[in-house]
Formats: sequence, structure tokens, C-alpha cells
Amino acid sequence: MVKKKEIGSETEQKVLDAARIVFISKGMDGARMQEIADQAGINKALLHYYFRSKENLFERVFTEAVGKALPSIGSFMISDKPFWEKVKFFIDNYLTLIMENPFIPNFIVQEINRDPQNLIRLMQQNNIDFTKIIAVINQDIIKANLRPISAEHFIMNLIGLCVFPFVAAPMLTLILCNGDTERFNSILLERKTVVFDFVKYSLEKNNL
Amino acid sequence: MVKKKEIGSETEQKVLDAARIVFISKGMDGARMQEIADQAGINKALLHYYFRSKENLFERVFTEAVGKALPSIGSFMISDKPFWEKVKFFIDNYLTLIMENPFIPNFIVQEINRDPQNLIRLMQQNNIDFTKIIAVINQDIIKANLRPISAEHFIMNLIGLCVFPFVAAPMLTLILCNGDTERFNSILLERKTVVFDFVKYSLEKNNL
DNA sequence: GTCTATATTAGGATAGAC
DNA sequence: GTCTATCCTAATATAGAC
Repeated sequence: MVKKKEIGSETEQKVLDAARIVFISKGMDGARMQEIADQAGINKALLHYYFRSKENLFERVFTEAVGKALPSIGSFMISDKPFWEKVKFFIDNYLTLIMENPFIPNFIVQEINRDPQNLIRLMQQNNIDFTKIIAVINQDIIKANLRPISAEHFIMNLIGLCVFPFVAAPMLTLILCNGDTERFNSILLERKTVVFDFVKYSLEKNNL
Repeated sequence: MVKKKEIGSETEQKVLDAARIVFISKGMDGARMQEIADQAGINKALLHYYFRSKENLFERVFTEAVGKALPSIGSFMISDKPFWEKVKFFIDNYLTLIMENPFIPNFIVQEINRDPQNLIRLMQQNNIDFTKIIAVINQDIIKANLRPISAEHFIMNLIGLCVFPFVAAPMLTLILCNGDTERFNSILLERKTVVFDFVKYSLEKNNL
């Protein structure tokens, strides 16, 4: 079979897969081009053939990672479905996403620390309007007659409860499970239920 | 005045101060010895005179940072004071600590990701026994007749609610406050109250 | 497109004068 | 103790053969 020349060649894809693995686990500063090449089963020169520089390659991986995380935040809460239905949907989808890509949250947090400009660009590209989201949540909280809390704190709490256990996984595995990764993972599986209940019971006025 | 030779010389202190600033904001991988030297107002060679290597200097800074954070977790919850008093004490002290050193949480999380062994050593040195802490919390939850939740999830939630807003500060400032740092900081000031209420209302069965 | 070999630069570390 | 100058290695990047 003749090899077709396409924009996304097979090797290019191998490089991207390898780069994702290395960048996401080591970060921009800790990653090495050699390690990416090894991971892809090619040599360094070829990396530069496909992507001119490390900076370039990194940007591709970062954009892809944020692209996965942002939209699920974006569509969140804009609809007029019942509040708790929306919250449940968010928690379920977000935790599913994270469990399939457990290193992405830390990667994103870390790299935004390194260079916040990156996120601004991506938010504009993905057309996310957080001002709108905050307004809707504030209305929802009033309409649902919940215990008062500002949308900003609510969002922080919600994202934190979902994301933090993964961002701090190595630390939490040590302090909560004596380093037993198996056990820690099984605890993480319970987070969908735990987080939803925790938030719901906190904000509903009648929880007997 | 004759300069006394002391263990902790003035220059050594300047180096440590500089190293703290650079390591905590850039991490081990991102930090440069040159930048630390500049920050301290000396030259690179002198860094190596005081601390033989970058690894060495880093370890000093990391140990100091964890030393601040660990004990407040350690003493947490071992006493037989009322549960909510202990929780309040923990939240107040921990958030005060973080607000005085806002970059430490991210630094610690990040570096434990890089090398988990470091934390194990420090936990042993500080003589922290999390198994004991978890057992006490589980008892407390039953004694206080709270809504059932395992100590592991409770600790994750509590630390996450305290720490996450600081770990992800650059991101949250952008998405919640359009990059307005002033406003974001004023929101962070409200966290002591918000976190305590959020947890308390979530776990108490009567909250009308 | 893919490789080997090499250039280039950056960054940690050391030698040695003062 | 502090500096300048220099070494050495590791890491990004490029040249050029195939």
C-alpha cells in the first residue's frame, strides 16, 4: 500500500503523543527533547523537522490540553436546566475527563503559573465568557433558594473539590494512604458522589 | 566593628532569602543559579561556596517550606477539643499561613510531584502520624453525629478548599475576575469564613 | 522523511587570585 | 569570603548525507 502524504502524518502523530506524555508529566521546564524522541521511537532531529522548536511543540500540547478542559467549563451553567442537574452534569463530566487524563489539571495549573498569557489567548479562541457564567450562577442560587454564597466562591469550591485531589495526588497518596496507590485510586473513584453530596448538602437549606 | 564569624552568616542568609524567592516562584527545574545570585546581589561562585550544589540549596528551601506547613497539619485533630473548634482552628491557622506565603502550596505540590521521596523523609523527621489523625477524625465524625463521610474525603475536601484557590490563583484570577488581581485578593480574604461555613453546613444534619 | 554528526548555547560547577 | 575567569556537561538546534 502506498503511503499517502497527509497533513497529519503518522510520525507527526507519534511525536505529538510522545510530547503529550512527557510535557504533561514533567512540565515545560522539566521536559527534554531527547526523552520525547525516545518515547516516540525516533531521534531528536526529526522533532525539529516537524515542529521547529521545543516552544512550538509545547504550545501544541498545551493548547490541546486546555481545549479539552475549557469547553466543559464553558457550556456549564448557561442552559436553563435545574441548578442541581447542571451541577451534577458538570461534576460527572469533569471528573470523567480528569480520570481519563489525570495529569492534565496539574499540567494546566502549572503552565498557567509559568505564563498566564497563554490562557487569555485560549479563552478568547474558545469564546468563553465567564462574566455571563457568573451572572447565571448568581441568579440560580437565588432562584433555587439556596444558602447565600457568591458565584465566585461557589465555582472555586466546586472546581477545587474536583481538581485538587488529582493536582495533589502524589502528596495525598502518601499522607492519606501511606503511599498505597491502589487504595488512593479507589478513593478517587468515589469522588463523583462525594463531591456532589458535599456541595448539595452544604447549600440546601433543608437537608434532613 | 569586627565581623563575627557565625554559623549563619549575613551572606548565607541573603542567599537563602534569594533562593526561597526564586525556587518558590520558578520551581527546581525553572530556577537558575544566576537568577538567585542576582537576587542576592552576589555572584554564582559564592552560591557554591555556601551550598555546594543547586540540589543542596533547593533542599534547604524545600525543607523550610514543608516545615512551615506540616506541623500545623500534624497537631491538627489530635486533641480532644470539640470537632468544630478544631476545624475552625485548622482553617484559620492554615489560611493565615498561606496568605503570608501564597506561593508555598503550589511549590510544595509541584515538588512533591517531581520527587515524592522528599516528603516521606520530612514526614518521618517531623514525626507526623496520619494514620492516627485519620482514626481520630473518623471517631469525631461519629461522635458529633455528622452526615457520614470518610476521614480521607473529609481531609481532601478541607485541604482542597483551603489550598486550591492559591495553587490555581493565576488561572482563577483570569476566569473569575478578568485578571483583576486586587479583586481576586479581596475574595481570598473571605475564604476563612466561606470555607468554614461550607464545610459545617455540609456535614451538620440540622442547618436551618 | 529519517538518520548521524555537529554546531551552539545555556547553565551548573570549579580554580585560583585577591 | 568574595570575585573573575574558565571548565564541563547537557540540551536545543541545525547541516548534510541518504
